Amino acid sequence: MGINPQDKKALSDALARRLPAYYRHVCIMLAEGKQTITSSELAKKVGNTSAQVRQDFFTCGGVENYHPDTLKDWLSGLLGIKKEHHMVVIGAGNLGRAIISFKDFNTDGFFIDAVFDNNLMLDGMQICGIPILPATSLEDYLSANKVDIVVITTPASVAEEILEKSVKCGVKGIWNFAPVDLRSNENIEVQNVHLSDSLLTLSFRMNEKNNWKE
Amino acid sequence: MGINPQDKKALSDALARRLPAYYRHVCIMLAEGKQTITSSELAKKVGNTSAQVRQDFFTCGGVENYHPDTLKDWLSGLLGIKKEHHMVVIGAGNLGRAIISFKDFNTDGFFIDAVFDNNLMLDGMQICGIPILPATSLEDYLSANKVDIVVITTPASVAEEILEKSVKCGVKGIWNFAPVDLRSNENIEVQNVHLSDSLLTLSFRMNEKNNWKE
DNA sequence: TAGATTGTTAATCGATTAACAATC
DNA sequence: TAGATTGTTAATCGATTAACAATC
Repeated sequence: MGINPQDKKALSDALARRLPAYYRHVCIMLAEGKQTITSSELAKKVGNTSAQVRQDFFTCGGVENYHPDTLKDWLSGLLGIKKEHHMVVIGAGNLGRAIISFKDFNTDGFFIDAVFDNNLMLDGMQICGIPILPATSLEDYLSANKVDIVVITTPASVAEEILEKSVKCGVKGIWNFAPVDLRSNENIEVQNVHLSDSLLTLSFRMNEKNNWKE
Repeated sequence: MGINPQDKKALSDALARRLPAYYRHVCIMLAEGKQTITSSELAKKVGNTSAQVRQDFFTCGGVENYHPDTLKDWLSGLLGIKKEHHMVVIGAGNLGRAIISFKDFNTDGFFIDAVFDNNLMLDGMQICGIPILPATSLEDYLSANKVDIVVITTPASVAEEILEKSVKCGVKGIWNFAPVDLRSNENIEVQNVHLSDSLLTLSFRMNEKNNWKE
């Protein structure tokens, strides 16, 4: 049982995106007091088929049983959220503030410890109780404190530089909102979130549907 | 040339997500004054292969030539951004504010005309020059004004209700940031953006990589 | 012209779906 | 026990990659 260490092939992106949805719905059903969950129930929630749920779970090594607690625990392990993650946010703009204010992260063990901004007027201030530090002190901070994930909400121009500093200081993950495609490498995992791309994808689908009607 | 109207099969999600990235990089290269773009150059930018770029373009009906202007124009048409899109944001919280402050949207013809919030204290105020209106007036507003896209930044509990009102009033797209999986249907296209899912996917990849090293 | 690049078909690869014996 | 559900293998389907003649 469990992922075979020899088998070094990463699981597919499609699956890596479905796992959080499984986890989210299992948590909801657990909170609702459900005693058991079937593959078809879960499939219905996330919008796929029971066969895919079972195949996904099989691919991930299999789970003991389908009790909500067991499922939640097993998915937590897969998602790596049995340990705490410490994060810093780069950029104290609107998006940075929005991310800091997402209280939900804490329940899954994600903690934001500091915010960095190059506007020195903000130095010493706080956002939701998180201190704002000068951008120039980032490297010192990363060297002195254990930071697992760096969240980039800066303009595109400085994103690559922040990535490099992060790697140098042993950070293992980047959650990037700047409109550049940063790449994962052997030292660090990158998750790019391109909000405007997402809006364009929506527009594309709306347009596609509209064209069919003609 | 062009998508055959008879061929009613939607293009794949993978492709629908790559198109905005092609567009983004073409715009950048155009701004940089590049005179021509090859499939391998573009592939390198977006992180795939030249064969895939050519196959994608072929699947989308093909483009006349690879001049940056031609490519940008052609991709604009595909993405449906040759026409303006009028949007309203539901929820004047931090995320709502962040989205309103993204000036970049405007350049692609996306305009935010109003923000709705159920906190009556905010009624009559503005965010970046956009008026805040009471949530109760949403349906009236949607009936009286042409709104193409509704952006949901509310708690999960009210998202479904907003979707239904939007459909009823002829809105064609939903950009949903609430942590519920809203579904597209024949009347409306939904794009779900689950930020915490995205963070969990990052955590999953970090964990996966870490396990291999053991 | 020669070299590079595209458009398009065919081959391969991987993900999803189907099937069904084993288990609950 | 009978009915439903799972775990797992096999079949199918679709997306990516390769190949190469036609074009730039």
